[in-house]
Formats: sequence, structure tokens, C-alpha cells
Amino acid sequence: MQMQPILVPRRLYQAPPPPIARQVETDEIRLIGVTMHVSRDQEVFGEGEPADQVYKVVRGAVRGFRVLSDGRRQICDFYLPGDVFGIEPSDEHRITAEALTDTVLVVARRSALGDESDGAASRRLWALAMNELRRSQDHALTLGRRSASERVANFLVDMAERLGGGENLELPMSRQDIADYLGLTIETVSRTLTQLQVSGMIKMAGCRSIHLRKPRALTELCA
Amino acid sequence: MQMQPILVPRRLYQAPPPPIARQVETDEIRLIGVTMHVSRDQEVFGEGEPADQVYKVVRGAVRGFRVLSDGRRQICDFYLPGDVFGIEPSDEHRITAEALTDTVLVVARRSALGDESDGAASRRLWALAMNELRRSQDHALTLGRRSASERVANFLVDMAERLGGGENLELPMSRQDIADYLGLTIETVSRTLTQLQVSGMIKMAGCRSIHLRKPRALTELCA
DNA sequence: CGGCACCTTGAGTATCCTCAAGAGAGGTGG
DNA sequence: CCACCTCTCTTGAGGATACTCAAGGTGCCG
Repeated sequence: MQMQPILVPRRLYQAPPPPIARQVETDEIRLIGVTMHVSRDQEVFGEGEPADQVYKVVRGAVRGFRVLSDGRRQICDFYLPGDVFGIEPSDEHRITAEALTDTVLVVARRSALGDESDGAASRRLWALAMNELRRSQDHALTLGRRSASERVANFLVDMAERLGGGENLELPMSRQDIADYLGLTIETVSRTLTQLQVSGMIKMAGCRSIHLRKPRALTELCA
Repeated sequence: MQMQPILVPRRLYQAPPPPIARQVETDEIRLIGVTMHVSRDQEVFGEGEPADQVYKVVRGAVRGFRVLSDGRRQICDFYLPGDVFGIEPSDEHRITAEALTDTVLVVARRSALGDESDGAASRRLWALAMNELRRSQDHALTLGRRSASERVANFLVDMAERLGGGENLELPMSRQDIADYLGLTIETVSRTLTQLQVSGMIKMAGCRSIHLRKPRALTELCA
């Protein structure tokens, strides 16, 4: 029996470079909240900050992640145009949110959405929270029981569906982001994509532009 | 570059042996709901069934899991005495719940907990749902970024805390259940436990009875 | 005491990770 | 407009962790 050493750290997370400079605009979609621009790699909110606002992606994309004490990063989810994020189990954010690209958000106080006195708003907040739960559960299923190929295939199919571009994908995130989302290394993600291309299931035109040539087969690969 | 074959199934899940014979009692804790006895390995509810009830564990324990098309099983969570489960993102259960041992539950209609007209009840339901979300997120973190030792250590510490027996654990679940929860194989779980014992961090007295000899060290191992 | 289910241990292997180098893409400045 | 720089991605080689297959042990129940 080989006795494995007790612990092995992997890849480290480095804090985002510059502090935030939020430009808040008050025009546009006043009904929901104020518009906010966040540039690439800037933080929308950080772990530990009070979680009293919700955010809706108008343009761009956001990653939500947590960092282990030794620097390993796990991306919990990506938020794409139309998605609402910022709903968390406690008063404080447990995850950090950063813009993947230059991003436009709409911000609202959570109370504006989930006031107990307003049945409709309350239901909407509930639906959003339950959607978070659903996605988190699906994510856990992916991370727990799937091979690298299955994870990547699943990721591509999911992204294609959510980005709404049919079989053509423009990925807003880097390989490192994908790796940290799927619980793999950047090299494994890259190799797996190459392999999917060699097997004819996808075609890459630049590393962020992916065409799903056999969506059916990819879906089956998801297991 | 070695081209991995595209898919490898692992361990298969076999449906639970007998159908259900629920014995519902109407005494005890009438305020919350009816009492229900479920014997070992019997289903509390199955994937696809309507999710209009919530359950509270009085005695025993429950596993909630999902099964991939090829039979791999991912346990989403274990529910221990005091825990409430059955809250799901949709009208239908997405997970299956089975008793780990002979178990006593209290059942209530979900509407009895989360009526929109009742602020307190609504808040309680919200808290429960958010707790599910929190645990699911933590689970994803464990599955995505941790080594086998870290997963097992984390599991033991979490269980010890939730079972409330201080440093002495009586595990209600089998090695297979632990493996399917942690995204490992039964052999890896077994080896890791042995290794933790050899390194003096735990002491096993029978495979379900575990004493945490160095809880501090175990906690640090969780990363 | 025997049978059965579960757990442990072993040996060999596959998958994925690490370390390292090279290729591609995008941006800046001469 | 091209050269150069940097950042990211890809590819390769080797190694470690966890898996598979297999056998033996342990405990529980009849």
C-alpha cells in the first residue's frame, strides 16, 4: 500500500491588481436600480463584505469564486448577460465577484426585490435563490463524479445554451477561469479541448471562439 | 501527448431493493407535522416526485443523492437529527432521499412553513433554503479543489460538529456512502482513514466509530 | 459456527498534475 | 507597418494521486 503524503497544494490565486473605481450612473432602467461599469478583473464585491445588494449583468460577464487558505481558487459560477447574482446565504458575501471583461451591471438593494410585504417580489427573489441552489447542486455533481472530458463537454454545452449563440460560442473567460471552475488544471482543459477538436466534436477559431460541430455527441458526453 | 479515451464510467448505483411502506403516525409534535418511520435503505422521496413537503430528521439519518445516466451516484448531502430537508429549486424533487438507518422523520407541507402571508414562517423557509445553498457551495469547494486527505478530514470534522458528540463519532453511513459524497472510491476512503489513523490523527474502534485524537490538526488539514 | 455484507489491503494502471518549453495573439512603440 | 514584448494558450515528458481489479479480513446475524 502506498501511503500518500497528507497534503498537496496546487495552483495559487493572486489578489486582483488594482482597487475599485466604480462609476455609477443613474440613468437607464431606473425601475430596477442604478447602472454600474466594472472593468476587466475588477472586483464587484469581495468575501466578507455586506451582501445587501443584488446585481444583474447587462453586458459582459462575471466570475464568482472562493479561495482556499493556501491559494487554490474555486470558481462557483459565471454570470452572463441576464443573470442575477449577489444572493447569498448570509448577510456577508461568502464569494468574491470579479468582472471577466469590461462589464455593465444593474444594481439594486436586495430589499427592493424581496420585501416580505410584496408577494410578487418575494417570489421573484425566491426563484433567483432557488436557481442558485440548482446550479450549485449541478456544479457539485459535475465536480464529484465526472472525468475531465465530461466536465469540459458539459461546460461547453452549458455555456452555449446560456450565451444563446446556438452552436457558436464566444467564451468570455480564460482557460485558467475554466480550469478553476471545473476543478482541473489549465493544461488539462487545454488538452481536453484539443482532443475534442481532434475528434471532430468542436472547432476552435482562436482560443475563445468555439464552434460545436456535434452538439448531440457533446451532450451525450456529459453523461 | 497522451490522448485519453473520451469516457470512463466508474461505480454503479443500483436502485434500492424494496418499495416503500410508510407508517405514518399522527401523535408527537403535532404542531409541525406527522411523524414517519423509514427503515434502512428505504426511499423517503425519489427524483421526479412532487416536492411539496419538507422533512425534519428526529432520529437516524438520510442521504440525498443524484444518479448519472451511467449509474455513478453523487450524494449531495447527509441529513442528521435536527436537519430539515426536502426544499428544492423546483416543484419536483431533483434528488432522491433514502434512510441510512432506521429513521424517524417529521413531515410537513411546505406551504405550512413558507406561506407568503406569514412573515416569520417565510423567513424560516428562507433560512432553510439558504442553508442548503451554503452547504451545496461548500460541497462544491470540497469536490473541486481538494485532495483525498483533505476531503476525508473535512468530512470527519464536519460530521463531528454536526453530530454533536465532541471528538467521538458514530458514523451512520457506509464507506460507499462517504465515497459517493466525497467524489472518491470506497478504497481511497478506506486507505485515507487508515492513513489518518497511522499518523495518529484518529482512532477507529470498528469502522463506524471514530475518535478524533487531533481535531486541531484535522481542521488544519481541511485547508 | 457459517454465511454474508462490508471493509481493508495489495498490485498495477489510468488519469490528471507538475514542470518546462514553445507557439499564438494582442498591444505598444519605433 | 513591422518589430518586439507580454500574456495566454498549447504541447511534451515525467511523475503522483486516485482508480481498478482482486483477494483477504472483520463483524454481524441467523
